[in-house]
Amino acid sequence: MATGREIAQLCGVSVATVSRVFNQPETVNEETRERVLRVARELGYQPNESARALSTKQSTMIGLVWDTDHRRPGWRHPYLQDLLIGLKSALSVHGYHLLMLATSGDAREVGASLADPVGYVNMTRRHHLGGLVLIDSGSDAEAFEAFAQSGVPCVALDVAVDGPRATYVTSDNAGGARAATRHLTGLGHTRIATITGPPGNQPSRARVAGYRDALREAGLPPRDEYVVAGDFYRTSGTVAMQRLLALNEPPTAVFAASDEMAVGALLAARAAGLRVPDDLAIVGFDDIEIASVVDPALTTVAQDKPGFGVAAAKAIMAMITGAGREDPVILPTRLVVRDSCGA
Amino acid sequence: MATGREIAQLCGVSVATVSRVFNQPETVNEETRERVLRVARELGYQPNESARALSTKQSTMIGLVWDTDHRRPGWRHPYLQDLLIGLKSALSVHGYHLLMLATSGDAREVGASLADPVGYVNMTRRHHLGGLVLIDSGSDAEAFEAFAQSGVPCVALDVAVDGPRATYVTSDNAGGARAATRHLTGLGHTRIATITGPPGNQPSRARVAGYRDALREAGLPPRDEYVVAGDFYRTSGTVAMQRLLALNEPPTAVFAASDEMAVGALLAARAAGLRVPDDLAIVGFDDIEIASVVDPALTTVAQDKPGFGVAAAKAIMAMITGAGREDPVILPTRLVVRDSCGA
DNA sequence: CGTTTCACCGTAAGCGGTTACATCATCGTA
DNA sequence: TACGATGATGTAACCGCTTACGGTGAAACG
Repeated sequence: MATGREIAQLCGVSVATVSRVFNQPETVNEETRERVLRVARELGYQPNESARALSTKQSTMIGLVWDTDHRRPGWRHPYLQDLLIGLKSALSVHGYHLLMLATSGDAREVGASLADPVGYVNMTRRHHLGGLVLIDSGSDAEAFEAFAQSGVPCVALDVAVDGPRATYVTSDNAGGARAATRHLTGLGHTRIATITGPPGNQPSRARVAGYRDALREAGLPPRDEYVVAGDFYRTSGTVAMQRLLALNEPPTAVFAASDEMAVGALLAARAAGLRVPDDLAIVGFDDIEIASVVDPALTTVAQDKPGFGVAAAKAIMAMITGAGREDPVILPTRLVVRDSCGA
Repeated sequence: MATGREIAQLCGVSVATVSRVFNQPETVNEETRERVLRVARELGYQPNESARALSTKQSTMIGLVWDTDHRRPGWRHPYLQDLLIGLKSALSVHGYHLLMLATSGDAREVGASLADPVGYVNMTRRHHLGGLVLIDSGSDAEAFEAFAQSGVPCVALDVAVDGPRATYVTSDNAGGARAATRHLTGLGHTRIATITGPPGNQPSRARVAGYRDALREAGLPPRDEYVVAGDFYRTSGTVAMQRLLALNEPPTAVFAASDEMAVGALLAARAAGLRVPDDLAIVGFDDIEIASVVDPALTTVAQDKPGFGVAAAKAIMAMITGAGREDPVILPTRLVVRDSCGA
């Protein structure tokens, strides 16, 4: 590994000049600059990031806080890969890398879990991270708030947070739910139910609100028995659907707040001898991969999955350089019409 | 941020002693050790990882090389999330973190892509990474070989590599394929076809070999027209299936080398008016999520997805500490019988 | 011709740890 | 009593880079 010192010696300049060539090129004479650059190239010079970080007190890494909630072992993020693709590519534009923070192995007192953000914030300081990206892993929003209040730049995904240098990005959940429900009312349905996410979940609440909006628009009275809670999981969709089908006046259409639950509902409907979409119309949310392979293919509200990552990266970078707080980002959604509503 | 020096002053010892408390605790007197520890805790001391890395020439991070091959924009890893879960948790046991390396933004000459591993290896040196984990992203194995030869400890997933400090982990692809095909012969099928992955792909070749083994065991003659190549994508499965159905003597059973292609084949069969499993039996490979939601649910060969990550982490750590080369890891597979074979 | 300005560059002090080596007291032993 | 062994700690160099500050020479100015 060639060092700056070696380059300096070979070029007959000081290490300071070498450093300046890379950090403030305009302050060094063009001739010597090119000489340094050439030698650096020949030597395959790679600046030592540790030394640089030590000196400047900041690294070119941002941390990813992604804890699978241990209270829900089977939890999977619906579209982690797309999110990471967006995040990674947007960060790379600025020369930043993504550090997937690990909870300390011997979780004695470090206790780095989402429920106790201290460990993560400590890691942030240790590594001089530029900021944190917080992925909603189904746990409570309180932990997110603690992150946001810690002072480190952070952007949360799908959880509204507020803090001195914190912001969040989320989909237009209400709008998406409205579009989904409108699609149903537009098809003539009047008995439209919804299967929601966990009560505390913010996107879930927004989706319920959008659902209610669309009913109101269509002049349909809200019915409490048509709103049943799930947890985004597939089986909860099945259970919810069974409950709905047991009603005196079962719905003819269902808006599920996740594709997983929509599939669960579809299974329940099929088990009950109902044909989809003829006897029951179903709309989902997310547009994950399975939406297009189930039979019938699921009509659903698509989220801009890589867009989450890109927006998060932009927000983080803006907070790092700008040092201020950023406005939340609301990503547009898009209704994808397939076969589960008979449209 | 408290530093070691502050602790030293408060404790009336030197910074060397503070450092020793954390790195060679046994060499420092118990009394002073506890004093240092207590003060460190009170001050919320977090060691500066940049300084430590600069001094020791090694960080507590290992790099993840995961490039979505740009020649295949839509490419997705079939089970990235599970893999990451395993990787992350296994690394955290050793106090290591995962750095998702980004290709340099201005890809002038740095050219950090899988096709040109130089950029990644440079990043490895810059950050003093302990090693690299290479995720197969569908690109050619040559690039992997270049990584393996670079001298940095690295473990490849699903690509057999050889190098001074390189190894790999993969599934028992042949065994899995054998089990899948045996399942088919066991059900009485004699006309069994296979849809393979890309010709150059190693797991794909092993699966073909396993398929052939099982045919031989059952005394069935191999038929070239029953082996048609796909690319692991869904649509290639559809195309391949159409080709198979056009044969004079179409197969009554198909082993697809990926679940995605199995689904594609299923779609083609359905479009051709065939009933699955009655007219055609299908087995897949991977056991990804969609396998259980398609209709009929897919019988498939399950891979130990988190196991990939865990094994990779173990191998990397072994190479970091042991400094030698490690044996490749072959993960067991498991046949998951569902409904697509009528078993 | 003296003085100011400015572009360019070197000097050196950090940044916060790690560790080889020296120091020193203590203790067992010849 | 002298001496080597041992355990505990301090000293100081070093890791490679950044940057405030000062110095130099040439050009511009009065």
